[in-house]
Amino acid sequence: MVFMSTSSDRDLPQPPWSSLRERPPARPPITRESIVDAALRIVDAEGLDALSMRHIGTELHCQASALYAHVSGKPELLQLLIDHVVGEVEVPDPDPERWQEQIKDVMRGYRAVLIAHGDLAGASLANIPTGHNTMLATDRMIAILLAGGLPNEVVAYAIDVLPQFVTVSSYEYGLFARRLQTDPEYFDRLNEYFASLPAERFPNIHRLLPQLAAPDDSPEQRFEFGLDMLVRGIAAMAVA
Amino acid sequence: MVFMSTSSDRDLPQPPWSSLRERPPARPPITRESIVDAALRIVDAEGLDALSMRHIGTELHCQASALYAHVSGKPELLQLLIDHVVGEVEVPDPDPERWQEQIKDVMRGYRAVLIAHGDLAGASLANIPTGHNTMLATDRMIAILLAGGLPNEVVAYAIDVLPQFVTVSSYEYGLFARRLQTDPEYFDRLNEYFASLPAERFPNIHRLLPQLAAPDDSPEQRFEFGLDMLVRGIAAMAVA
DNA sequence: ACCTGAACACCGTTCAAGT
DNA sequence: ACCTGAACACCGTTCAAGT
Repeated sequence: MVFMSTSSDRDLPQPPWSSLRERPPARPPITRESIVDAALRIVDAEGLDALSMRHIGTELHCQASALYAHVSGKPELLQLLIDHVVGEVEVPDPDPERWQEQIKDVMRGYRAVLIAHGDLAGASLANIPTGHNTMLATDRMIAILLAGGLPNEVVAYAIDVLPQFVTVSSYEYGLFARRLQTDPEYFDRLNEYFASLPAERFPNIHRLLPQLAAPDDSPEQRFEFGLDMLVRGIAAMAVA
Repeated sequence: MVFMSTSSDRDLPQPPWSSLRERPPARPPITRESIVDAALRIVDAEGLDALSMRHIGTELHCQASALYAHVSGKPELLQLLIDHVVGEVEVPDPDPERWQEQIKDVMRGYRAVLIAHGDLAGASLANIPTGHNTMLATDRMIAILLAGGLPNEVVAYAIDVLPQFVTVSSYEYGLFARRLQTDPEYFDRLNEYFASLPAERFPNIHRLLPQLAAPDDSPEQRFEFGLDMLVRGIAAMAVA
């Protein structure tokens, strides 16, 4: 067994009589994982809009059509990407006393892995994710909420509305981060435009100009506020 | 002045010596309005994904490139579409006693005009709308919230988060409506999938199966609930 | 079984040329 | 000033052909 060929043999030089010499240079085989990896690299570097089958093909040194042996199409690929990052979110065992803080932590974790990949969140806006990681995370989230004493209908509502909130927040965050990268003056121009509106016809926008230009809460604070509001609202449904 | 040619002359037959006889059949001139109209027709009939410059071109019997004389590109067109439907939303003069019901009505109206055009809401997810109608509606919304006694920072937050909530709700609604049109068994298959998950590894999903399969609240009820929660949360920020 | 290469039916946008 | 038609640089997906 010790003398069997292993993957580390690739480091060794080929003897001159080897038929491998005639073959094109070995390329790592295409797998679902390598496709997902390449796709995430593209999203990280160039954004969700730049993600195409052809682009992934060049990244993996193969034709775009070769991908269809491993993935049914782009919709499935997007689902795989979302499911991949969901898999990185930790969902703790339920602690009935701390269900609110626990579910918040899960949402914070989901946000973190989404915005770590630019505007990837946009990939889950148009589809209901159904991957294995998503299903497992969902099951464990339900456990936390049921342990908190919430009725079934409230739990069903919560596992829908909470991730949706995280997705939209993260998508917006990712879009703006990318926009600022390529166009640092985007918000400056936006504020200029607001300020240039005639004060007679837009008196209230003018009154709010300072708050519109420089919101005194960070994106994180806004996220925390919205999250808190949602969890409070969900908790309130339980007693009603 | 009475005898000058008017646009109603187009209804009259051309005399046989008219040079117009040689010209190709008159086509209504391309305008920003006709482009927006055609675009909305396409979105209504085939969804936002089917909206392309070329598609609009065939609808208006012109080349896609002809549109660029009236619109800078697709991003601006999407902004025009959103601004058009925002223009149909009524925003009442502020009544300090009724600010919560007033702002809710505005959001209900916005939802109505969005879902009247399928998944059009998706067009405003990736961009901050800045059209004239949007600016006017925003100014009048701010008036309602300021009249309600909310501090400036809270108002700035509210006019961001409320339309965002409406947009996502409407986008989801439109997507599902369209999906059910082309694939009536979509949710049936989704429920089958949930039910087919092994009960040992997904015990909590199984416990929630009835609520996941048949939520006992309609989309409207869910929208109303979320809207109520947001407005309550915003009102609570004022006193804090 | 897995991949290539060509093909099909599309995109948004630009630009010289016509009227 | 407004529109055409060709072109450029892209899309997702299919499929016969190769190995």
